Amino acid sequence: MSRPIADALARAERFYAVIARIPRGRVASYGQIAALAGLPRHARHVGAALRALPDERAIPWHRVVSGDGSIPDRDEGLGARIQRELLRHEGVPFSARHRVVLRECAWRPRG
DNA sequence: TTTATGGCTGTCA
DNA sequence: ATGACAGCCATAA
Repeated sequence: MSRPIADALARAERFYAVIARIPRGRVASYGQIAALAGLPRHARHVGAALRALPDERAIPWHRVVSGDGSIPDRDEGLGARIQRELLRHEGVPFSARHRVVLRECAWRPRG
């Protein structure tokens, strides 16, 4: 297997591991996940990892949002719609314009 | 080697 | 609050 691919998979695993610890009802940003995984400034790669997430991998991917609480529109906005639904189901508060209220549900590890 | 492109982010107008 | 824009870093072409 080529090095770039192997590295990408290794990064993805680290991201998944961090995402797996996000408590129900809380959310974390892409950049936050990257930092907690020990890879600062790799926010976009978190997105890439989630895009490639296998269906059978049961991790709370929906608890990962943008730094401002918004949810990026991918897949013609369908993905974002599903994500909001899952979060709302967990009791995550939303403000106008479909943005998560980070004040109340931002995940703060060890805090 | 250079350029473009992302499920991002921080600044600044 | 919103939008433009530049950084960011790994891949792809």
